[in-house]
Amino acid sequence: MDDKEEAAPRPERRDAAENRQRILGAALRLFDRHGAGQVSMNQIATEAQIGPGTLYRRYRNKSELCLDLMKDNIVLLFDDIEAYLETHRDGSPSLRLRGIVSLFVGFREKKNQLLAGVEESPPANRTRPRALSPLYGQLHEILVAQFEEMSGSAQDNAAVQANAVFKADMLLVALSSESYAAQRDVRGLSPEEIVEQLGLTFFPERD
Amino acid sequence: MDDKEEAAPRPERRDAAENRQRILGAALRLFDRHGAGQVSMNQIATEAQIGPGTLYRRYRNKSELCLDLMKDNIVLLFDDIEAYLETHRDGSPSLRLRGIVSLFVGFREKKNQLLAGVEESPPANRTRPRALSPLYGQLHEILVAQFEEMSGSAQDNAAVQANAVFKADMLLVALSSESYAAQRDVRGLSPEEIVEQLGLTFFPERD
DNA sequence: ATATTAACCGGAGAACTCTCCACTTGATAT
DNA sequence: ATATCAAGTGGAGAGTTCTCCGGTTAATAT
Repeated sequence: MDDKEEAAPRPERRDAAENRQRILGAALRLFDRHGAGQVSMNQIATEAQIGPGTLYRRYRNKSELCLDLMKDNIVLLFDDIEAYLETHRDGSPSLRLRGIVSLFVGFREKKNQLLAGVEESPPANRTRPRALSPLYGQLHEILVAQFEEMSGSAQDNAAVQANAVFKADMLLVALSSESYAAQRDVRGLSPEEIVEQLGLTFFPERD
Repeated sequence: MDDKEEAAPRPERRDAAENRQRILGAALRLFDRHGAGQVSMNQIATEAQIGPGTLYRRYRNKSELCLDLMKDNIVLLFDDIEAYLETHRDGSPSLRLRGIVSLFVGFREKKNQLLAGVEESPPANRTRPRALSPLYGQLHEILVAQFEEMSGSAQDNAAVQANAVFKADMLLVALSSESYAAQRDVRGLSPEEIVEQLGLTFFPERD
């Protein structure tokens, strides 16, 4: 997971690296100007002055491009989460869950455009159900651990584990762009209110 | 909502009505053979022997077409739900919620293809966040009522109402095609297990 | 019967996503 | 230096969604 540059079998050809920069730059510029949702792969290719084929060689779709654009911020998010878990290791699981959710909502508020870009993807190509996408997959593990701990001492019970997995899944769909945007735009909730409601719904236990 | 034929200001031109039948027939045939997700509007138009423009004149997108194809079944679903609510009017709200969810899951299992077709829709055209689509909108109302009743006597409390709305929203995203399919295909849960888990997650109160 | 006209039809075409593949080029070995 | 060849490039093109609009036609009024 930590192979960024150098030490790889075939580092990357110079022209390829240059194109990658061009793509990233163009995408950033266009996303910034028109919003991630409105920008097409075509536009990005044109702006980067490369052919569509070249763009698709590197990023199978806009999702992957957006993900690459956020990579650093995602790492930061998980650092924050781990720090929070460390700090509150003696707190209740629901306290920790609230913290995680709050951190994620903060992240979403910053990178909403790109996050939505990551999640949107033509129904056909959907390789894996995004529950397994890197970001959500990693988050899922963390959430499951909290839910399991919340179930008291019977953590090795299969039913308890299954329910923890399920709850984590549900919390993640609740945090998906689609659902989150609906709460903001249709229901008119503030980020803080959303965090509050999620807590009431998924881990109402008192601290 | 109950204007099917006759009594409308402009009934519908004869040729238009004929085309509608052709479209419905073609769609049904193709969906049945290749699955709703794989069939394009183009194919439907070709199969129905009409131009693409004619197809789009009637149905803005595949969503609407699928919805029209399910209209009757949706009415039946709500009839079932109302009957269930009537029968169990003295039961606990969580019992009723379980019943509703179970009924809906049964519906989904039958009409999964079409339901997915209704929900999938290109990100751009998304008129309203599907939380307001007829099917989900109506379901939402019913769910809210149950959640409110579940909160005991303080049903006029604004916070209680807000939370009921939120929980209903969350339950509905949990029942969306995307989430449901993931539980079935990725997690390998049976419909019954999904109903069970939804109960544990969203209304764990004992009956 | 005839005229009127709103509804309807169909196909061209703009935009897109994504694939394929003939061609080019940079990195490596000799 | 030169040959080699995988990696990289770009654009044609297949297949979609959806819009526009000139021409057509069925229902209604006269």
